[in-house]
Amino acid sequence: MQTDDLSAKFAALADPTRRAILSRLCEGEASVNELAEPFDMSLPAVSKHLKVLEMAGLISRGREAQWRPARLEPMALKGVAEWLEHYRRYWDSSFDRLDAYLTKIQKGDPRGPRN
Amino acid sequence: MQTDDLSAKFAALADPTRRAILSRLCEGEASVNELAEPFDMSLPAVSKHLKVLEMAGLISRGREAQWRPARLEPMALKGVAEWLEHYRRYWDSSFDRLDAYLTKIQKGDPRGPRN
DNA sequence: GCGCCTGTCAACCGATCGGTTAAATGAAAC
DNA sequence: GTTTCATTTAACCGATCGGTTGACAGGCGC
Repeated sequence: MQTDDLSAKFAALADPTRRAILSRLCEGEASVNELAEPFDMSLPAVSKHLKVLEMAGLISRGREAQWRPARLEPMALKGVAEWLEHYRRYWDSSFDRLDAYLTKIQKGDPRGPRN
Repeated sequence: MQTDDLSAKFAALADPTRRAILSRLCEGEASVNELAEPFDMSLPAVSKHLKVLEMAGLISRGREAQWRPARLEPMALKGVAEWLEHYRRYWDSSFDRLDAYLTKIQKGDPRGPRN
């Protein structure tokens, strides 16, 4: 199992079904049955996807009678965005400036992002 | 194999070794041996990681005599950032506002992000 | 040419992944 | 208490993943 928080989040996002579930949860809480409805997939499969998302902290789950509604936990995504932000300057600068930077860099001033 | 572009990128990023390689490449091009040096891992393993990153479009590779230097391809990360950006408003708003939004949403105006 | 250095390919390995079906759990409804 | 609905667990499956070792290929120095 991967204990690394960032890895768990990226891995959770690396599946289109799970991303679709997140997208659906933007409209509000939803039960497992509701979440499963658009997919050609058994309920246990969806349940597993929800567990992956929950383990990654991307969603949380409630308890309402026999329902276990899932809800978006957006702060987890913020962590991912912050990691990405380190690289923004590499694509924000024009291609030419990037090339200049990459070739110039040979002597000192690396200051790359932390992994 | 997963053909989905976004999935390939997230999957590539879901490994700490590969993220460390990307981080290293921020300091400029590097050969496979240079990239492998910090890791307790065989060269073919690193070569495989590079192939995953290349297939995801996150790096590109040159050809200089017997070296195959790898270089960061930051525009690929921009695509990931744009996907994430859809969710920014969910973590940018305060917790209370989010809760209000999620409960209010029951009637209309979903406008969630596209998967 | 020969050897050396760099890198990849091929085959294998155990672990994890994404899915299945069948059975078990929990709470509500009757 | 039995049924019914919502969900999870367990066991299994084939495919992929992340790593290994060993053989192979390309380009340079001598």
